[in-house]
Amino acid sequence: MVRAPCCEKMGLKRGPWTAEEDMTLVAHIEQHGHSNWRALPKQAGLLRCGKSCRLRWINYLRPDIKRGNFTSEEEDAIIQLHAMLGNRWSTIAARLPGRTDNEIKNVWHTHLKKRLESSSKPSGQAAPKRKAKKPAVAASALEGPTSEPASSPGQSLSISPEQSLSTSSATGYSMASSLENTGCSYSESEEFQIDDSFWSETLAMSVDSSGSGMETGDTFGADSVSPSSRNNEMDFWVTLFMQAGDMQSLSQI
DNA sequence: AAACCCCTCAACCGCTGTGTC
DNA sequence: GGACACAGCGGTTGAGGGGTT
Repeated sequence: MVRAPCCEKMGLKRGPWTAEEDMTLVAHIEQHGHSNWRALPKQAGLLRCGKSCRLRWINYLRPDIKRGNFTSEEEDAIIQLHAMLGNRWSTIAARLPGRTDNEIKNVWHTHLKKRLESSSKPSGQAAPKRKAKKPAVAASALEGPTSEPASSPGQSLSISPEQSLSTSSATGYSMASSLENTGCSYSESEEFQIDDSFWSETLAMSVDSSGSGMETGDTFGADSVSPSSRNNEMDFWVTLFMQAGDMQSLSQI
């Protein structure tokens, strides 16, 4: 199937968004919602493709976007979630309220990846120096709900203490180490090697833990996964690994 | 002060997944 | 079941700006 390229039509604007465009998009979405991204720019009178509008809204204009530097807590969470999930930025973003997948992806590639690489080197080289984050250009142009302080007091990581995701480790990758303790070996290639005892113990525990809301039969047996269950499935894996970490720590007592 | 280098991040591109007919 | 339309995701790019020489 040959797809029509995005913004194929001549005259569709590309590049950075202006404050006027932002306001038009926000006003239209607040009034009509965004049930149909493809039709939205036409309805709103924007010379943009729907894809561009969606990206702008998701990554920048959404009222619940948290702007500003990532806290060390958030960075640790990203590192640990990335160790578990890989480059599933949207899944990681879902666990960091107010943060977008694009933002997390950028932070990973610019800061966290380098930090991990440098910390993994035996010579113990210092992490690359970081410059102060420059102010967002368009954000300053659009004053309003999006220009929220970096760390709003009401917001917190969606990772609860019950999920045993330690954010106290400043060095990161504590989850990776806990995975190693449970029979999984974590390598740079992000491949988990899991022995049979791990699965038997962990799955047995998953069945026992009725509060987790996981249905192992659906997850492992179904050939097709419905869209609504995709997040649940990912939650399952996250919880599974976390429980595995808990299990190991319990066995050490 | 100017030139260059490097970093950041908004935005784009191409692909995949899902729903509908 | 196939074709199509659309939404969403992840990889990549490049402009802009700050830091360094």
